[in-house]
Amino acid sequence: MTKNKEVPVSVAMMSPQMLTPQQMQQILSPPQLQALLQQQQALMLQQLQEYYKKQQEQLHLQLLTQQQAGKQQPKEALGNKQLAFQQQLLQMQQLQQQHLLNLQRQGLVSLQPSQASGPLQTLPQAAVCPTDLPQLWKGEGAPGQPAEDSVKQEGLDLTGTATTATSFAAPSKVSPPLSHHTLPNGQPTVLTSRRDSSSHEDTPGSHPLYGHGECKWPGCETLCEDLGQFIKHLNTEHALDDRSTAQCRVQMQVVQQLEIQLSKESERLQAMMAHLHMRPSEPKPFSQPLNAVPGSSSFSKVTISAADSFPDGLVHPPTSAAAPVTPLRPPGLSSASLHSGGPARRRSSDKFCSPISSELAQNHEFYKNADVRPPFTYASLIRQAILETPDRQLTLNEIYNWFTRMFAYFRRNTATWKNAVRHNLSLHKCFVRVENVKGAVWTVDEREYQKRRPPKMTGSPTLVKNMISGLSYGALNASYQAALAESSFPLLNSPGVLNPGSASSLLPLSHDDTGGPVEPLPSNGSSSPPPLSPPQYSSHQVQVKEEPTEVEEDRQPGPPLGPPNPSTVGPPEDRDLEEELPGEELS
DNA sequence: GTAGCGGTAAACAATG
DNA sequence: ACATTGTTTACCGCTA
Repeated sequence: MTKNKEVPVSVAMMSPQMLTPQQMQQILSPPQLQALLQQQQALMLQQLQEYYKKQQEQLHLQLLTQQQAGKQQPKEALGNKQLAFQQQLLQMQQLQQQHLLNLQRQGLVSLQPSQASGPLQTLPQAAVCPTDLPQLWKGEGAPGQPAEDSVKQEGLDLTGTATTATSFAAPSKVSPPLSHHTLPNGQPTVLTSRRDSSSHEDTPGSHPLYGHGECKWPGCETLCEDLGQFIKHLNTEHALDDRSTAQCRVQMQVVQQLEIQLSKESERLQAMMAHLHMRPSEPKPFSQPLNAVPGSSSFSKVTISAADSFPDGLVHPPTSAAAPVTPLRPPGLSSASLHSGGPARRRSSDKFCSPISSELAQNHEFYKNADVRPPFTYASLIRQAILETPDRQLTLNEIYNWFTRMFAYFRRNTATWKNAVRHNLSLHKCFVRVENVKGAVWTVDEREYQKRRPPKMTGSPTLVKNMISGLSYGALNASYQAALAESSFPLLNSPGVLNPGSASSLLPLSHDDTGGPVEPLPSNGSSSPPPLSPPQYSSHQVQVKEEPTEVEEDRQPGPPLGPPNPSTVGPPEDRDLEEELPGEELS
């Protein structure tokens, strides 16, 4: 509001990722922020789709070429190659559709499967500059063989999809005014009108986040009878607050991860083609969009350092300048696991759940498979791990296992993060070591945890830095999440919320739970800084931890949920299948 | 400039 | 002897 409209625009043109969330929020007013996010997405989408298109064109051309060349070859070999390529193509298409779905889910793209024909011509050439193949793609399309035929159909389908999806991202000049859709919170769309204008509001009676009578906001399935009610719901439940912003950013990250995955697959494709002595086409096309996505070239250095994360011996064509190639190499990163946002749809009842748990729930699959550093501090992760268990206690090893189970990122550099885990366990008073029959387990003292966490919007700079330096830019957005998640932690830390019925996490001392647990429920955690800044903070020696027994007694009696399986100490790896919504089981 | 925070590295001790 | 667990210290980078 305070800024004139130019500022945010220019900011948007820069790389927003370089700004801290605080900065972004300071610079941008809420609607601007939203618009900016949408804009980013639009850009990403645009470029990605160009890339998709080009890849397909190339692929198709190569198929054709190969077919011609293949006349002299044994048919079987040719068939195999074709098969492989078709698979690759399919994979790409799946990726793209995933991507589009994600965007659609976020409401940035209104993608009606039926309206598969749209103007695509206006695509900015800057992002594309194919100049070579498109015509072949169309012209050569004389289906000679069934295999090719199918490929072509797929290709056409895809193009159609891309078309529709792209149509909204028409170049800047257009400035379609169809944003009679003022932002959910009722504020005017400053940026929206000038460019992205996400056409998702074309149809008056619909909203991209509204469908089948329910809210399509990730993780929210609130039923709304009509659009009006939905709009109300949107304004109240999904206004621009930390939580929504964080979710939005998670979504961004998902998208980015998809892109990274795409680039990886493309690279593989290149390698395949290279191996088959087909034209070793330069990998430029995908380096560009990916680089452009973050919005700045300044990421090149970041991505370089990410190189350490692909020892997978894959063909790394010149890494295409700075293509943030594949920091993710989780073995089983199937396309299915990519639409991470989906699995954890829950009712909005537990909206006050911890950001971390909801984040984890919603992006469980994502973090599980993508080699992205989770945007949470070690302490919060440890706490989450512990709180997820029925009896709120874990051995060190189980904590380790939780980390590796939940986050692909923690499947490497084990020495480092394990050390950090131990360090955190020892350092923070909120983690209490309890001597158990079976050995030592770690529990969480919620009150301590509350104490050590002033409701500041600080994020964790170092975390951000490390994510940036240690990973690809895919982790960048995580930093935003980190900040946001951290900032709103006070919300979630309420054991009462997480586990209403039980003494939950080691809270024998009931006195004085005033400020902490129950209170911070006011829908927006950032606004009300609870009075928790006792200087006792500094008096941190570990003596508490040496008093395990009584504490344990207090807590022991109540495995409140009647843990069906005393799995806590059992084979740690076993639990992962049963619970897919970690933090939520208590809701 | 400083304090506080989080991450990382490392040394060390205790334990199994 | 070794690995694991746990504690502690030091340092760095960042933000408020």
